[in-house]
Amino acid sequence: MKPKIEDVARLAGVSRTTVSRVLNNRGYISTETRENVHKAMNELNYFPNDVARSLFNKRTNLIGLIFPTISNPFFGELTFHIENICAKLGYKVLLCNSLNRIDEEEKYLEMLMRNQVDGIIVGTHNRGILNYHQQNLNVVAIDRNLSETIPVVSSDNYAGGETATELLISKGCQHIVHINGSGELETPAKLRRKAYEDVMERYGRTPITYEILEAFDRPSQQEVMSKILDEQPEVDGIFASSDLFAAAFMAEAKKRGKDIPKQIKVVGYDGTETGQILLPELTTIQQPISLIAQTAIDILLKKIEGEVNDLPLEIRLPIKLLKGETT
Amino acid sequence: MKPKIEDVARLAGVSRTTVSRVLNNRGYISTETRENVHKAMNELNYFPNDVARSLFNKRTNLIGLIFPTISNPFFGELTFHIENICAKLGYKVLLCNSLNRIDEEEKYLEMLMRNQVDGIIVGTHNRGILNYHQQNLNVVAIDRNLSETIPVVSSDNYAGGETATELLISKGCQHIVHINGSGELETPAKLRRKAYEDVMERYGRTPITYEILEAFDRPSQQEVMSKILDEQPEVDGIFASSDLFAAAFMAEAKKRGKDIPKQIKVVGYDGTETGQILLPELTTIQQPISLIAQTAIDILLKKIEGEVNDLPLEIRLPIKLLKGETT
DNA sequence: CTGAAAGCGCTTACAG
DNA sequence: CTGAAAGCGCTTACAG
Repeated sequence: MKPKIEDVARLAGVSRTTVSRVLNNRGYISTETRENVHKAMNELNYFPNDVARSLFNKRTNLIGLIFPTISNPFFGELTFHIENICAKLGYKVLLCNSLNRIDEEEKYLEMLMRNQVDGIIVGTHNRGILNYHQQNLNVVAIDRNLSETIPVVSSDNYAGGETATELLISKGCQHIVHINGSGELETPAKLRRKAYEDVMERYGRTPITYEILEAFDRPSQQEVMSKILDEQPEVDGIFASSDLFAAAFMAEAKKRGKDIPKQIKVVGYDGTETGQILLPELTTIQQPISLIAQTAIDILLKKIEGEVNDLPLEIRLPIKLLKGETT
Repeated sequence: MKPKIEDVARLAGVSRTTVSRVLNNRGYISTETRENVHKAMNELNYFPNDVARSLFNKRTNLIGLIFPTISNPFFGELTFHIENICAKLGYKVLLCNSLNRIDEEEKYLEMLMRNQVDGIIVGTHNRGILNYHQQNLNVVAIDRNLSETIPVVSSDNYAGGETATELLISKGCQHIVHINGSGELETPAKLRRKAYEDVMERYGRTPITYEILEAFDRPSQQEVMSKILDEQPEVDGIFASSDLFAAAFMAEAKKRGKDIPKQIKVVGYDGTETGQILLPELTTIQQPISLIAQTAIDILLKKIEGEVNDLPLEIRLPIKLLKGETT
């Protein structure tokens, strides 16, 4: 069996209390005892049991992550950065992919609570659920408005939408269509759409938005792209609210012999590392992914440490236009 | 404070034992008591503390994942599937991105042990480390030979390399170059290279392989691609051991005005969902990612359940050629 | 500088 | 069908 503190104590000829103290570097301990204890720990190849520690400390150093799917490069890279930063700070990451299904999110949330996570970072919607349990739960949202009291970290979606739309207009596009996710989700990403609409109206254009309801289902995605090309034969500009949408549209357009950027110009959103490698020619609005991760963790840790004062409720981080060959 | 079992017991007018029993559905309990207990739990919004449970049960239902980086779509999608399957089976996933740094892996491994994970799925190398602690650790590797006793699940890398190389030859390529990761890693992916070399020799060609040492550093990646084009001016076929490598090469080739596939044909490896969306024109060898995830978990769970008999030590899952426009 | 005792929230033999 | 007691592996006041 795994050695426990008692085994170490016996071998070192001291009490469990003493072993615990050298383990935690707490209280005074003679150098000799300390050395003996360390020797015993090495000999037994002892590792403390963090489950037992957590039970006593009421602290797990566990952060729960609930995202729609880590398969999506944006969430994949976000999760990567979050995990990396957490690891440096001594936190561990429990991963959940809800696929935006409400019932799954509820289950995951309960699971995380049972596991006594110190905090949760959420990238899915479902306003209701969290409120209920919110009691002593430390939560930070990324790009999702969960409730009035939960801080939200996101890229400056409005500026992103504005930049994208203005770029297309400045390039001479006359018939610009926007592709967005489901309008039912209460997300700041709605601001991308709002900005698009505002800019369009400012220029006297009629905004046209297509929604992709099943963002993670490729066939239904293609269907929408195909529909756009059918219904908007004059389309010469696309602002897609994700690079994956942009790519899906481009594939469909190419199938129909459309030349990008000559006939249709395309701007995406996200600007992930993976996107940059696989589709470097795409013009896109880049989100500061690692900064989003860092910011979310900063706020979450403050909440965990009980610094509840003047925590910002909404943080918008700057986006960056990456000019490619699709515009 | 969070309610505990004692609070429920008091409210329901029974003992903690009884509450625990209805919680775990163990032993006989009168319907009446059961209902009372449930009522009390609802009233208090009680959730059992899994940390305490784990301590007693010596079972955490936690699976540790150590991968180089979840940013890479292959590992991202693999992790997604693993997490999904685990969730259905009542397991939770603790995520670690080692970036292939040995010291990080060692730290992560210790962290996972301290947290009493029931098992670990590893997608990084570093043979030595695991052996040492291997004692009561349940480990399954994905695409990495960690030691003689740790089962390895991977795609049929040899068949993949063979298929890719033969395709390029059948398309008339005369000067085929292979791009692989670091040759220092003890991975079954070496078989992709071996297959390439075998096929080349079978056809009387000289195999030429370039290695990318820093797989996660874009500039150094581009450097190698540039070097290939400099040193192999006659190259007309590329077999890259990942889609990201393939894309990086294609970008560099396009910069130099090379036409793909007319002047150079390219075959990648992985065939991730993300890759299919962002770079659908790439011909590639698709790994059965969700099957790899399922298989790894099957084996891991058997190990966890103590079924040590006749566990396969090496499983090769079938690959699939996805024909695109780059060949 | 060190140890005995109590307790973190749960579960499970053992009695009744 | 139900409860009192012991224990999972650790930590921390409290004594000495």
